[in-house]
Amino acid sequence: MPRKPVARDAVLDAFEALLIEVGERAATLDAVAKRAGVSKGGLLYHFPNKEAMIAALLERLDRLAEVEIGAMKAAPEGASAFFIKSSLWADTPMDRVFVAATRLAEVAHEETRRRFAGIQQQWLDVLAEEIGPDHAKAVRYMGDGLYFNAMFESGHGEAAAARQADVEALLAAVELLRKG
Amino acid sequence: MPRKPVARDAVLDAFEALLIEVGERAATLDAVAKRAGVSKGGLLYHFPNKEAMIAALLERLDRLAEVEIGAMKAAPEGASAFFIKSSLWADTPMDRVFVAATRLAEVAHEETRRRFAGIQQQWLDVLAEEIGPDHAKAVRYMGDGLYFNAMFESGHGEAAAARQADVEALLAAVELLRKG
DNA sequence: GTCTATATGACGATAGAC
DNA sequence: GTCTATCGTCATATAGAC
Repeated sequence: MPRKPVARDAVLDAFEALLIEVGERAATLDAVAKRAGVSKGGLLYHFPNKEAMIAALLERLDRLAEVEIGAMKAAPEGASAFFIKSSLWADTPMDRVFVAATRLAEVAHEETRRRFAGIQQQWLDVLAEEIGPDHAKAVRYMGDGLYFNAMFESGHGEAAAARQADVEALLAAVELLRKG
Repeated sequence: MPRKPVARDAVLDAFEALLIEVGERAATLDAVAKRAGVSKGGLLYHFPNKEAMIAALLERLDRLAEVEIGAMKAAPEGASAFFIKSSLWADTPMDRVFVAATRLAEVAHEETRRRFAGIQQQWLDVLAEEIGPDHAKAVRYMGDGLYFNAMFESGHGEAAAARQADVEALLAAVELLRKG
């Protein structure tokens, strides 16, 4: 039974947090090391280069996305409602990797984009099962829009909370689509 | 009557194009100067520093956004349908500044974010006049989601064109909301 | 107005001590 | 495993010639 590399995870957490809070450009090796409480050399022992750190983050994304898809399929309120609600920033582990990875995708990182496309396709498939392919697109873009806007908020706490009212409006719209 | 500074506009066009095509990180002063066909020194004559270049881009954004709001209000198919359609990448001057500015907002540029919030609020107001405040949010997020996804595509030509089918689905959803 | 040359500072990464 | 020291590269910006 291999034990968890604690320091390695701490570094990855720091990288994730910096991507979320200050963006890709400021998430430098120096900054990550400092936040994780290690030296730059110490960081580079765990990850030989920055690409390796990104790869580890994308693996975390895939792992959590799988869990999320499962939860969406099993959601008692239905996949669409679950999807809309989960598009709100809630500071869950999944939310954190997702937004962190988004910061990388912004910067023209092809591999990250590929992973995203894959995950989004899975979501779309589950939505389509519930409300059909066309309305699934409407729901999908609503959720994406919600995420998109949350991404551009600095703190990710106060402002995102204010979007709660928006979620109610979106859920009502989804209900209309389901009946239509 | 002051004449247009042609070289200055060429530099700004180059900056905009690089932001769209290769992202914020690669839109360096060197790259902009090269693309605009001037030296770095020549560029810095027109814009004393990078912030000045960004400020000029944001002014262009505000100017074109004003035009867009007007077109949206006057649209014969209705504001909502116009909004959804215009959320597709069409390589118009407005699309170009908007996406270019988005690249800056991603990188935690506060001033850019403020401008965005202002423009989006105006759009939301116009939408609300047509279909009410709640459905306006649904439409708004659908459009944002569309834009968000288009932004992450490299070429901005082929893949964005493939989203045309999605627009049809969204327009149908908007119709349902309008009646609901 | 537009250029070349250069100062200054970060970033990613390597080498090697402990 | 984690550190310090350092190198090469590239970015923004300045100085000053033409």
